[in-house]
Amino acid sequence: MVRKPYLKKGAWTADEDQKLTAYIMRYGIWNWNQMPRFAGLQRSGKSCRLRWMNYLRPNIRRGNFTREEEDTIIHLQKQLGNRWSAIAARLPNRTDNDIKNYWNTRLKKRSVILGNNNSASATTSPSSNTDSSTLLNIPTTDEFPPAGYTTFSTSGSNNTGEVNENYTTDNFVSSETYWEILCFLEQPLMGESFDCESNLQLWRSHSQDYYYDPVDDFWANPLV
DNA sequence: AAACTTCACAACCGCATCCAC
DNA sequence: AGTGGATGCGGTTGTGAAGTT
Repeated sequence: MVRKPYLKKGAWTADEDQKLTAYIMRYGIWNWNQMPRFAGLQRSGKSCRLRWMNYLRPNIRRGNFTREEEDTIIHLQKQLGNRWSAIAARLPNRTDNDIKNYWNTRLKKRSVILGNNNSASATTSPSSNTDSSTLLNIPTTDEFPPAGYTTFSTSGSNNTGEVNENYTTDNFVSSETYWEILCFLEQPLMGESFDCESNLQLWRSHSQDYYYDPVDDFWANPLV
């Protein structure tokens, strides 16, 4: 009787990543089940494939989904259901696993809220667009600097439509915050207890959470 | 400071599909 | 047409980090 070789499970080490990447760079992908043995890895072919496809493969974009990408995911999920690979095919350099995770942890809840909102508004506006980007004209840092930026004032008194020459990221919120604000604005007003000032603080406190992901830069120049 | 909870994401598992024989 | 191996897909789980009490 032949004993099955021990197959490691769990998180990948940097050494394993390096071995798999080096092997594929040199010999390419020919047979996932055989490759681990030749690459000196005690992993199943399935595990290697997953690691490569979702993490090691060059040009993968990870994290920092833009609002456009979020909109696309929500729209396609409505259209196609949970066909993550089909959705990933429409989002360049995104993996199905990443999209699935992002949906399950963040977008699902929002989609429910939007779905409710849209179904409610559908009674008054049958032709309402399901694209969430049209629901609220709040600029986000994902689209900074925007084309033809028009001023947006949290005081609500200065939405002039004129081009603002002095815009900075201070005028923008992250896509995450955009959704927080959107969800907040979709809640009914609560009479006397409605606290305008504290919610204005929410808006202001998030106005500088723009950040940069060095991982994107790394994959822009893979293996340099 | 410690305990507890929530969140985000990497990875696993089982099933479906494809394809060569 | 049937079979078995390889691959792909989507649901789910495990775990570390971050946040809260």
